[in-house]
Amino acid sequence: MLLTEKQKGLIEKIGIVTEREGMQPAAARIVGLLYVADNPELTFEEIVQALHISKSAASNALNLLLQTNRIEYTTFSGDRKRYFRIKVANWREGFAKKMEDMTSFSQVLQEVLNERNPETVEFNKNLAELADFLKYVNNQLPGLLENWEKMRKGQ
Amino acid sequence: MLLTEKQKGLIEKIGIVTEREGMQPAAARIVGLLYVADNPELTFEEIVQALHISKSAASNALNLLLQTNRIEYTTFSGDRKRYFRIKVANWREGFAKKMEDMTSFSQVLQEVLNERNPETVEFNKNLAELADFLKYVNNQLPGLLENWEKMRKGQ
DNA sequence: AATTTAGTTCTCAAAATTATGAACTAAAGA
DNA sequence: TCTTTAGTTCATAATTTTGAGAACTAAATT
Repeated sequence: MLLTEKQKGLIEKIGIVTEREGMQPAAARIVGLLYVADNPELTFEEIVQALHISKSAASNALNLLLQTNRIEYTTFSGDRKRYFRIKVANWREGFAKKMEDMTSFSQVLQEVLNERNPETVEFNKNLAELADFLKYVNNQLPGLLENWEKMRKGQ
Repeated sequence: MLLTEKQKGLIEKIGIVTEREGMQPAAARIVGLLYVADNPELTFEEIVQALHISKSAASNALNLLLQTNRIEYTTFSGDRKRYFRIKVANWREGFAKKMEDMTSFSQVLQEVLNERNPETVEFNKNLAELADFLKYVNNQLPGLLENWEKMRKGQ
Protein backbone atom coordinates (compact mmCIF):
# COMPACT_ATOMS: atom_id res chain seq x y z
CA MET A 1 0.00 0.00 0.00
CA LEU A 2 1.19 3.45 -0.89
CA LEU A 3 0.81 6.22 1.65
CA THR A 4 1.49 9.85 0.92
CA GLU A 5 3.36 11.97 3.44
CA LYS A 6 0.12 13.76 4.16
CA GLN A 7 -1.57 10.48 4.92
CA LYS A 8 1.25 9.40 7.19
CA GLY A 9 0.94 12.69 9.05
CA LEU A 10 -2.77 12.22 9.54
CA ILE A 11 -2.30 8.68 10.78
CA GLU A 12 0.10 10.07 13.36
CA LYS A 13 -2.31 12.79 14.43
CA ILE A 14 -5.20 10.39 14.82
CA GLY A 15 -2.85 7.97 16.53
CA ILE A 16 -1.92 10.54 19.15
CA VAL A 17 -5.53 11.48 19.87
CA THR A 18 -6.48 7.82 20.11
CA GLU A 19 -3.58 7.05 22.41
CA ARG A 20 -4.65 9.85 24.70
CA GLU A 21 -8.00 8.14 24.92
CA GLY A 22 -6.24 5.18 26.45
CA MET A 23 -5.48 3.02 23.41
CA GLN A 24 -2.09 1.44 23.10
CA PRO A 25 0.21 2.82 20.40
CA ALA A 26 -0.07 0.06 17.82
CA ALA A 27 -3.86 -0.03 18.09
CA ALA A 28 -4.01 3.74 17.83
CA ARG A 29 -1.97 3.69 14.60
CA ILE A 30 -4.20 1.01 13.15
CA VAL A 31 -7.19 3.22 13.85
CA GLY A 32 -5.48 6.08 12.07
CA LEU A 33 -4.58 3.88 9.13
CA LEU A 34 -8.12 2.64 8.73
CA TYR A 35 -9.41 6.19 8.67
CA VAL A 36 -6.92 7.37 6.12
CA ALA A 37 -6.11 4.50 3.76
CA ASP A 38 -7.53 4.79 0.26
CA ASN A 39 -9.14 1.43 0.70
CA PRO A 40 -10.92 1.33 4.05
CA GLU A 41 -10.82 -2.46 4.15
CA LEU A 42 -7.37 -3.77 4.90
CA THR A 43 -6.03 -7.24 5.48
CA PHE A 44 -3.85 -8.31 8.37
CA GLU A 45 -0.81 -8.34 6.12
CA GLU A 46 -1.49 -4.94 4.63
CA ILE A 47 -1.72 -3.48 8.10
CA VAL A 48 1.51 -5.15 9.17
CA GLN A 49 3.30 -3.83 6.12
CA ALA A 50 1.84 -0.35 6.13
CA LEU A 51 2.71 0.30 9.76
CA HIS A 52 5.91 -1.75 9.97
CA ILE A 53 4.76 -3.62 13.01
CA SER A 54 5.19 -7.27 13.87
CA LYS A 55 2.49 -9.83 13.32
CA SER A 56 2.11 -10.30 17.05
CA ALA A 57 1.67 -6.58 17.64
CA ALA A 58 -0.91 -6.49 14.88
CA SER A 59 -2.72 -9.55 16.18
CA ASN A 60 -2.95 -8.17 19.71
CA ALA A 61 -3.98 -4.71 18.62
CA LEU A 62 -6.60 -5.95 16.18
CA ASN A 63 -8.15 -8.21 18.78
CA LEU A 64 -8.23 -5.36 21.26
CA LEU A 65 -9.94 -3.13 18.70
CA LEU A 66 -12.44 -5.86 17.90
CA GLN A 67 -13.23 -6.36 21.57
CA THR A 68 -13.70 -2.67 22.17
CA ASN A 69 -15.94 -2.50 19.17
CA ARG A 70 -13.89 0.03 17.26
CA ILE A 71 -13.33 -2.15 14.22
CA GLU A 72 -14.99 -5.10 12.50
CA TYR A 73 -14.16 -7.34 9.57
CA THR A 74 -15.72 -9.09 6.62
CA THR A 75 -14.63 -12.15 4.79
CA PHE A 76 -15.27 -13.28 1.24
CA SER A 77 -15.91 -16.85 0.27
CA GLY A 78 -12.91 -18.56 -1.20
CA ASP A 79 -10.61 -16.13 0.58
CA ARG A 80 -9.32 -16.84 4.04
CA LYS A 81 -8.27 -13.29 4.73
CA ARG A 82 -10.25 -10.97 6.96
CA TYR A 83 -10.82 -7.44 5.79
CA PHE A 84 -10.70 -5.06 8.72
CA ARG A 85 -12.40 -1.71 8.79
CA ILE A 86 -13.17 1.05 11.24
CA LYS A 87 -16.67 1.00 12.61
CA VAL A 88 -17.15 4.58 11.60
CA ALA A 89 -20.89 4.15 11.27
CA ASN A 90 -20.65 3.21 14.90
CA TRP A 91 -19.77 6.57 16.35
CA ARG A 92 -23.20 6.91 17.92
CA GLU A 93 -22.33 3.98 20.15
CA GLY A 94 -19.02 5.56 21.05
CA PHE A 95 -20.88 8.68 21.93
CA ALA A 96 -23.26 6.75 24.15
CA LYS A 97 -20.29 5.18 25.87
CA LYS A 98 -18.82 8.56 26.72
CA MET A 99 -22.12 9.61 28.19
CA GLU A 100 -22.18 6.55 30.39
CA ASP A 101 -18.72 7.38 31.66
CA MET A 102 -19.92 10.84 32.51
CA THR A 103 -22.96 9.51 34.32
CA SER A 104 -20.91 7.14 36.36
CA PHE A 105 -18.52 9.90 37.35
CA SER A 106 -21.45 12.04 38.36
CA GLN A 107 -22.64 9.17 40.52
CA VAL A 108 -19.25 8.84 42.20
CA LEU A 109 -19.40 12.55 42.98
CA GLN A 110 -22.82 12.05 44.48
CA GLU A 111 -21.41 9.28 46.66
CA VAL A 112 -18.57 11.54 47.71
CA LEU A 113 -21.07 14.19 48.60
CA ASN A 114 -22.95 11.78 50.82
CA GLU A 115 -19.79 11.01 52.74
CA ARG A 116 -18.48 14.54 52.94
CA ASN A 117 -17.95 16.57 56.05
CA PRO A 118 -21.04 18.80 56.13
CA GLU A 119 -19.05 21.68 57.55
CA THR A 120 -17.21 22.45 54.32
CA VAL A 121 -20.18 24.24 52.91
CA GLU A 122 -18.67 26.10 49.98
CA PHE A 123 -16.69 23.10 48.81
CA ASN A 124 -19.72 20.84 49.01
CA LYS A 125 -21.77 23.37 47.12
CA ASN A 126 -19.31 23.40 44.23
CA LEU A 127 -19.18 19.64 44.21
CA ALA A 128 -22.95 19.39 44.14
CA GLU A 129 -23.01 21.86 41.29
CA LEU A 130 -20.59 19.84 39.24
CA ALA A 131 -22.46 16.61 39.88
CA ASP A 132 -25.69 18.29 38.92
CA PHE A 133 -24.30 19.77 35.74
CA LEU A 134 -22.94 16.42 34.62
CA LYS A 135 -26.33 14.90 35.20
CA TYR A 136 -27.96 17.69 33.26
CA VAL A 137 -25.65 17.34 30.27
CA ASN A 138 -26.31 13.66 30.30
CA ASN A 139 -30.02 14.18 30.14
CA GLN A 140 -29.74 16.71 27.37
CA LEU A 141 -27.32 14.97 25.05
CA PRO A 142 -29.73 12.42 23.59
CA GLY A 143 -32.01 15.28 22.59
CA LEU A 144 -29.05 17.01 21.01
CA LEU A 145 -28.44 13.95 18.86
CA GLU A 146 -32.08 13.86 17.85
CA ASN A 147 -32.07 17.50 16.89
CA TRP A 148 -29.00 17.00 14.82
CA GLU A 149 -30.66 14.11 12.98
CA LYS A 150 -33.71 16.27 12.33
CA MET A 151 -31.61 19.14 11.12
CA ARG A 152 -29.84 16.79 8.72
CA LYS A 153 -33.04 15.49 7.28
CA GLY A 154 -34.44 18.98 7.02
CA GLN A 155 -31.59 20.08 4.85
CA MET B 1 -5.48 12.28 58.92
CA LEU B 2 -8.07 9.61 59.49
CA LEU B 3 -9.73 8.04 56.48
CA THR B 4 -12.65 5.67 56.69
CA GLU B 5 -12.75 2.56 54.50
CA LYS B 6 -15.52 4.19 52.52
CA GLN B 7 -13.33 7.21 51.89
CA LYS B 8 -10.41 5.05 50.83
CA GLY B 9 -12.67 3.26 48.38
CA LEU B 10 -13.88 6.52 46.89
CA ILE B 11 -10.32 7.79 46.53
CA GLU B 12 -9.54 4.63 44.59
CA LYS B 13 -12.59 5.03 42.35
CA ILE B 14 -11.82 8.63 41.55
CA GLY B 15 -8.18 7.66 41.10
CA ILE B 16 -9.06 5.10 38.47
CA VAL B 17 -11.27 7.50 36.52
CA THR B 18 -8.61 10.18 36.69
CA GLU B 19 -5.90 7.78 35.57
CA ARG B 20 -8.00 6.80 32.59
CA GLU B 21 -8.06 10.45 31.69
CA GLY B 22 -4.32 10.31 31.35
CA MET B 23 -3.14 11.34 34.81
CA GLN B 24 -0.32 9.42 36.44
CA PRO B 25 -1.25 7.21 39.39
CA ALA B 26 0.05 9.34 42.26
CA ALA B 27 -1.52 12.50 40.86
CA ALA B 28 -4.79 10.68 40.31
CA ARG B 29 -4.89 9.54 43.93
CA ILE B 30 -4.12 13.04 45.17
CA VAL B 31 -7.10 14.25 43.19
CA GLY B 32 -9.24 11.59 44.84
CA LEU B 33 -7.94 12.51 48.28
CA LEU B 34 -8.68 16.18 47.80
CA TYR B 35 -12.24 15.38 46.80
CA VAL B 36 -12.87 13.12 49.73
CA ALA B 37 -10.86 14.36 52.70
CA ASP B 38 -12.87 15.96 55.49
CA ASN B 39 -10.69 19.00 55.22
CA PRO B 40 -10.39 19.99 51.57
CA GLU B 41 -7.16 21.90 52.19
CA LEU B 42 -4.25 19.60 52.80
CA THR B 43 -0.56 20.22 53.31
CA PHE B 44 2.25 18.50 51.49
CA GLU B 45 2.96 16.35 54.51
CA GLU B 46 -0.64 15.37 55.07
CA ILE B 47 -0.84 14.19 51.48
CA VAL B 48 2.38 12.22 51.77
CA GLN B 49 1.14 10.54 54.92
CA ALA B 50 -2.42 9.91 53.82
CA LEU B 51 -1.39 8.23 50.59
CA HIS B 52 1.85 6.60 51.74
CA ILE B 53 3.84 8.05 48.90
CA SER B 54 7.33 9.50 48.93
CA LYS B 55 8.01 13.20 49.13
CA SER B 56 9.40 13.20 45.61
CA ALA B 57 6.35 11.47 44.20
CA ALA B 58 4.16 14.00 45.97
CA SER B 59 6.27 16.90 44.76
CA ASN B 60 6.14 15.77 41.15
CA ALA B 61 2.46 14.98 41.21
CA LEU B 62 1.49 18.24 42.92
CA ASN B 63 3.47 20.28 40.44
CA LEU B 64 1.87 18.42 37.57
CA LEU B 65 -1.57 19.09 39.01
CA LEU B 66 -0.74 22.76 39.52
CA GLN B 67 0.48 23.06 35.93
CA THR B 68 -2.60 21.40 34.53
CA ASN B 69 -4.74 23.66 36.62
CA ARG B 70 -6.49 20.94 38.55
CA ILE B 71 -5.39 22.13 41.97
CA GLU B 72 -4.27 25.35 43.61
CA TYR B 73 -2.97 26.34 47.01
CA THR B 74 -3.17 29.05 49.62
CA THR B 75 -0.71 30.08 52.25
CA PHE B 76 -1.20 31.80 55.57
CA SER B 77 1.15 34.39 56.95
CA GLY B 78 3.46 33.05 59.58
CA ASP B 79 3.09 29.53 58.13
CA ARG B 80 5.39 28.27 55.47
CA LYS B 81 3.16 25.40 54.47
CA ARG B 82 1.03 25.46 51.37
CA TYR B 83 -2.54 24.26 51.61
CA PHE B 84 -3.52 22.41 48.47
CA ARG B 85 -7.06 22.05 47.26
CA ILE B 86 -8.91 20.79 44.20
CA LYS B 87 -10.05 23.51 41.86
CA VAL B 88 -13.54 22.16 41.98
CA ALA B 89 -15.02 25.55 41.19
CA ASN B 90 -12.98 25.22 38.05
CA TRP B 91 -14.92 22.47 36.33
CA ARG B 92 -16.28 24.87 33.74
CA GLU B 93 -12.76 25.29 32.45
CA GLY B 94 -12.27 21.55 32.33
CA PHE B 95 -15.47 21.31 30.37
CA ALA B 96 -14.26 23.93 27.92
CA LYS B 97 -11.05 21.97 27.49
CA LYS B 98 -12.94 18.83 26.56
CA MET B 99 -14.88 20.77 24.00
CA GLU B 100 -11.68 22.05 22.45
CA ASP B 101 -10.39 18.50 22.18
CA MET B 102 -13.57 17.55 20.39
CA THR B 103 -13.31 20.44 18.00
CA SER B 104 -9.75 19.63 17.12
CA PHE B 105 -10.66 16.01 16.46
CA SER B 106 -13.48 17.15 14.25
CA GLN B 107 -10.98 19.25 12.34
CA VAL B 108 -8.63 16.32 11.88
CA LEU B 109 -11.54 14.33 10.47
CA GLN B 110 -12.26 17.16 8.09
CA GLU B 111 -8.64 17.06 6.95
CA VAL B 112 -8.87 13.31 6.48
CA LEU B 113 -11.97 13.84 4.42
CA ASN B 114 -10.16 16.25 2.16
CA GLU B 115 -7.48 13.68 1.48
CA ARG B 116 -9.73 10.68 1.10
CA ASN B 117 -10.21 8.58 -1.94
CA PRO B 118 -13.48 9.95 -3.38
CA GLU B 119 -14.52 6.51 -4.57
CA THR B 120 -15.29 5.18 -1.10
CA VAL B 121 -18.59 6.97 -1.04
CA GLU B 122 -20.34 5.28 1.87
CA PHE B 123 -17.29 5.45 4.11
CA ASN B 124 -16.75 9.11 3.35
CA LYS B 125 -20.38 9.83 4.03
CA ASN B 126 -20.16 8.31 7.51
CA LEU B 127 -16.97 10.18 8.21
CA ALA B 128 -18.52 13.46 7.13
CA GLU B 129 -21.49 12.74 9.35
CA LEU B 130 -19.30 12.15 12.37
CA ALA B 131 -17.29 15.30 11.74
CA ASP B 132 -20.47 17.27 11.34
CA PHE B 133 -22.03 15.91 14.50
CA LEU B 134 -18.96 16.74 16.55
CA LYS B 135 -19.07 20.26 15.20
CA TYR B 136 -22.74 20.48 16.03
CA VAL B 137 -22.32 19.28 19.60
CA ASN B 138 -19.54 21.77 20.01
CA ASN B 139 -21.73 24.60 18.93
CA GLN B 140 -24.56 23.52 21.18
CA LEU B 141 -22.71 22.82 24.40
CA PRO B 142 -22.14 26.42 25.47
CA GLY B 143 -25.88 26.99 25.19
CA LEU B 144 -26.44 23.90 27.29
CA LEU B 145 -24.27 25.37 30.02
CA GLU B 146 -26.20 28.63 29.85
CA ASN B 147 -29.52 26.86 30.12
CA TRP B 148 -28.31 24.94 33.10
CA GLU B 149 -27.26 28.16 34.81
CA LYS B 150 -30.65 29.67 34.09
CA MET B 151 -32.45 26.64 35.38
CA ARG B 152 -30.43 26.81 38.58
CA LYS B 153 -31.25 30.42 39.15
CA GLY B 154 -34.89 29.79 38.36
CA GLN B 155 -35.15 27.21 41.07
C1' DA C 1 -1.15 -36.88 3.54
C1' DA C 2 1.66 -32.91 2.79
C1' DT C 3 1.76 -28.01 2.14
C1' DT C 4 0.35 -23.40 2.33
C1' DT C 5 -1.24 -19.55 4.78
C1' DA C 6 -3.80 -16.35 7.98
C1' DG C 7 -3.39 -15.46 12.23
C1' DT C 8 -2.16 -16.66 17.36
C1' DT C 9 0.67 -17.50 21.27
C1' DC C 10 4.79 -17.61 23.90
C1' DT C 11 9.15 -16.02 25.54
C1' DC C 12 11.87 -12.51 26.17
C1' DA C 13 13.98 -7.92 25.53
C1' DA C 14 13.66 -2.93 25.07
C1' DA C 15 11.66 1.18 26.42
C1' DA C 16 8.87 4.06 29.10
C1' DT C 17 6.74 5.23 33.31
C1' DT C 18 6.58 5.73 38.05
C1' DA C 19 8.34 5.76 42.54
C1' DT C 20 12.02 5.74 46.17
C1' DG C 21 15.40 7.67 49.34
C1' DA C 22 18.94 10.57 50.14
C1' DA C 23 21.11 14.79 49.37
C1' DC C 24 20.15 19.33 48.68
C1' DT C 25 18.07 24.31 48.72
C1' DA C 26 16.19 28.35 50.39
C1' DA C 27 13.51 30.88 53.38
C1' DA C 28 12.29 31.61 58.22
C1' DG C 29 13.12 31.59 63.02
C1' DA C 30 16.07 31.26 67.09
C1' DT D 1 24.95 32.50 62.37
C1' DC D 2 22.95 28.11 63.24
C1' DT D 3 18.94 25.33 62.90
C1' DT D 4 14.61 24.00 61.31
C1' DT D 5 11.53 22.80 57.79
C1' DA D 6 8.76 22.74 53.40
C1' DG D 7 9.62 21.25 49.39
C1' DT D 8 12.88 20.00 45.22
C1' DT D 9 16.19 17.43 42.68
C1' DC D 10 19.02 13.63 41.43
C1' DA D 11 20.41 8.98 40.83
C1' DT D 12 18.60 4.93 40.47
C1' DA D 13 15.42 1.00 41.30
C1' DA D 14 11.01 -1.29 40.45
C1' DT D 15 7.15 -1.91 37.61
C1' DT D 16 4.54 -1.69 33.55
C1' DT D 17 3.86 -1.43 28.87
C1' DT D 18 4.93 -2.53 24.44
C1' DG D 19 6.84 -4.96 20.69
C1' DA D 20 9.77 -8.45 18.28
C1' DG D 21 10.58 -13.02 16.49
C1' DA D 22 10.01 -17.66 16.37
C1' DA D 23 7.23 -21.53 17.09
C1' DC D 24 2.80 -22.97 16.67
C1' DT D 25 -2.32 -23.91 15.14
C1' DA D 26 -5.99 -24.85 12.24
C1' DA D 27 -8.35 -24.52 8.15
C1' DA D 28 -7.96 -24.83 3.25
C1' DT D 29 -5.52 -26.48 -0.82
C1' DT D 30 -2.92 -29.64 -3.46
